[in-house]
Amino acid sequence: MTDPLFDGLTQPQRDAVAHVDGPLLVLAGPGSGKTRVVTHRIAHMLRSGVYSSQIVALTFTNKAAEEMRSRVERLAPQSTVWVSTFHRFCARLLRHYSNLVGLESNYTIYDTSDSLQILKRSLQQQEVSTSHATPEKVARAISWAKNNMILPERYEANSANAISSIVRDVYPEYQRQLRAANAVDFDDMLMLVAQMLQENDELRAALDERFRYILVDEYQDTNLVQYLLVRSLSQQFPNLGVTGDPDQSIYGWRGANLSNILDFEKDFEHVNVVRLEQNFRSTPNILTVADHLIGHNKRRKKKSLFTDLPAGNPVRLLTYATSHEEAHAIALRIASQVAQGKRRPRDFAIFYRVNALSRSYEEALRQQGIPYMIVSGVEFYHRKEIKDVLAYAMLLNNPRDDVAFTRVVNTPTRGIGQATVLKLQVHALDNGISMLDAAREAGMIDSLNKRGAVAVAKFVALFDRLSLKINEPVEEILGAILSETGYRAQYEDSDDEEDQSRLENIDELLSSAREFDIQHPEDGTLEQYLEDKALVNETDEFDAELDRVTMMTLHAAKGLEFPFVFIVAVEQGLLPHDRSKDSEAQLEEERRLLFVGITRAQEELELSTASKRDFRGRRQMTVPSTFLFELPKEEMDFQAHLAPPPTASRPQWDDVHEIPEDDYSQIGESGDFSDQTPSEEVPGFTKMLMTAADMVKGPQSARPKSDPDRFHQSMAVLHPTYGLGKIIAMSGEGAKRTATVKFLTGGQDTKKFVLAYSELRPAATS
DNA sequence: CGTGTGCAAGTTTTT
DNA sequence: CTTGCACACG
Repeated sequence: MTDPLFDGLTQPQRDAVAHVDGPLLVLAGPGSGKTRVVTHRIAHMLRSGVYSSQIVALTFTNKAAEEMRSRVERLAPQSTVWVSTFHRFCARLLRHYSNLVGLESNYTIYDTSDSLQILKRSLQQQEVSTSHATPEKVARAISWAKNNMILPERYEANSANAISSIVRDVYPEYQRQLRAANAVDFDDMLMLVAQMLQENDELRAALDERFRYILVDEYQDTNLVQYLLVRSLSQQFPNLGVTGDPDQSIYGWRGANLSNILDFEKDFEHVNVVRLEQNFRSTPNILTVADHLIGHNKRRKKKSLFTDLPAGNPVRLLTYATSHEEAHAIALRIASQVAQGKRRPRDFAIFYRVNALSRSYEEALRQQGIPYMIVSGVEFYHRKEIKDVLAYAMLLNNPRDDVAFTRVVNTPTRGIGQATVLKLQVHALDNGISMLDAAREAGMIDSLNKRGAVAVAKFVALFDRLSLKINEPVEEILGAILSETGYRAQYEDSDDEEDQSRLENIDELLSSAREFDIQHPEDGTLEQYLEDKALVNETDEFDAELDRVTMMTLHAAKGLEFPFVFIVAVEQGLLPHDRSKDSEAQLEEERRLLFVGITRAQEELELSTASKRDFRGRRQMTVPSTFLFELPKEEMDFQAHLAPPPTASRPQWDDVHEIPEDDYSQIGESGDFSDQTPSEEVPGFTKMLMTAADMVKGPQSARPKSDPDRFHQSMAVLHPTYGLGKIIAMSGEGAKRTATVKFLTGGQDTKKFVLAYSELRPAATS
């Protein structure tokens, strides 16, 4: 008989898919078809009579959630299984039960930089000496505490740790200020829900019953709070199915606790343990190398990886004289393969330990005219202009949000300086009110001079005017913000290149808002939009469809696969990283990081080092990573490229041999790319940080200037009756697309037009 | 109050 | 080499 849920699966895979009730631990090696197993299992559970409303699948990333959701949908089209990230799951519970933890349901989610502002303020307030502790370090310590479910009042200082006494003093104040602003940080979302479940057993039991079947992906990356969360929801109904791989745990530094997965069998009774050890991704050559490396870790569950795939080329280890040559050779190698039609740019990936290394590879690729993309980098929603605009929206949604207030009150500059802001802050604190409310009383604050009070009053008036829009579509709200505050104007008047790119980013933000409005015709509230933005990261939008070489950190590479992988700068200090040398545990994590990188490769893998590396503006001698000595050299291809390392004292490999240049010599004559001049006109040549909008649209249309309709935000328009005006906001889609226009003659009044029917037309401006 | 310059520091970063 | 932030000036 054939059964689409089980056909073509291996026996262990079937065992996992067939599991319905009780705890399940799937130890899934890299490339072992884990997602397939999980999705098939969900489909099988549904088929066995489990209601989809009783299932919730939790992931770490939006990307993983998206992937799982779409695959479940394909297998079980009618189902409404809730697939969500941990944070989104908690966000939703928090909205519902906000009053239980001292929040209002319109609470704000602060990202790391927002929370850092609060923390800095708290540090000042408590007058803590921060001589040896940067706010970032304190923030990490607080985050650690929250991840370990240590509430502010329960935190105890450790005398051996200087930071911990600072934390003890400032953590409660930090938390108090967050609550005062009706805001949470990322860690709060999880911690507050866990706390809620802990303190309210009735609620816990109800939710346990509601979510009878819980699935957790990447269980090796869970921290204590996440552990408590899923555990407390698996008491009466211990149908907890987790998948993960201890060898791919690379987020220990963020509080991930390897014990969660290693001790799963102790935590639950009658655990069904399934090992997925067969790899469907990589050649045996690559797999052997990965296996040897990870075998040096002590804290793990032994797995024996194997594959039926045919043998491929040996894994190569190349030593270059300089980092420059390394980059150049990699670029040539890619160019050659592409030129010969063997591979396409998208088949290649370059992984490095730190983002700062990306530059030289980038330059080399550009030189060869190879299209590439850097995943990560400066995140779209963290860019100043985006944060500024969203801060206005956040303040509209939650007027108690002091961080947003502080950010926008003088952006663009309107004569409200630091001193004035500080006075508002003090007044707010003294009276237990928000800064916005303090601003409303500006006239009554004695310390404020007249000029400051007037400026603040004008800002409040501006804010109140914007508030009237709060129930409009999001695009319109943002549009109004951009024009009413003069935010767009400040960049429009500039011919600075950077300002122009800011404008482009703002336009992308508008189109994302427009997309949101279209997708949420009913529930498209500003609150929902802001939650979306807070919980989305643009690397989630990584798009393998684009035909470009991918460059990313090893961390970002998890979960992906590429036919041809380069792992560069495998050198002491970088991999393992300098800061990871304190403990064995950290060293093992670094090793896992390399393991993750290696196991991304499907067919070809090249590890490389350079004897001299240009980094941070200086050239330094390097030492090859100790990890390289843990690889099975008899199965690999060791090649010292060009000059041998100049120092005799450094570690040597027995069988290093020089290779001739001819491997690369034919490149450049006939290459598709070599005769093209890198230029702006050819898409993909320029440095490219992917943004969400780019990813969706593809590189050619990254600039929204080819908007199908002739109208856009802030455009000058002419109307036969009202005369000359300016579009201050737009919303709607297709035939219903409308523009809000402010006319020269109309004062503050605006008029709305449905573009398809109106007599509005673009005014020629020069 | 706003802006410019000098200086120190610089993993990784699912949300 | 970058980038963020502190401080000094106009």
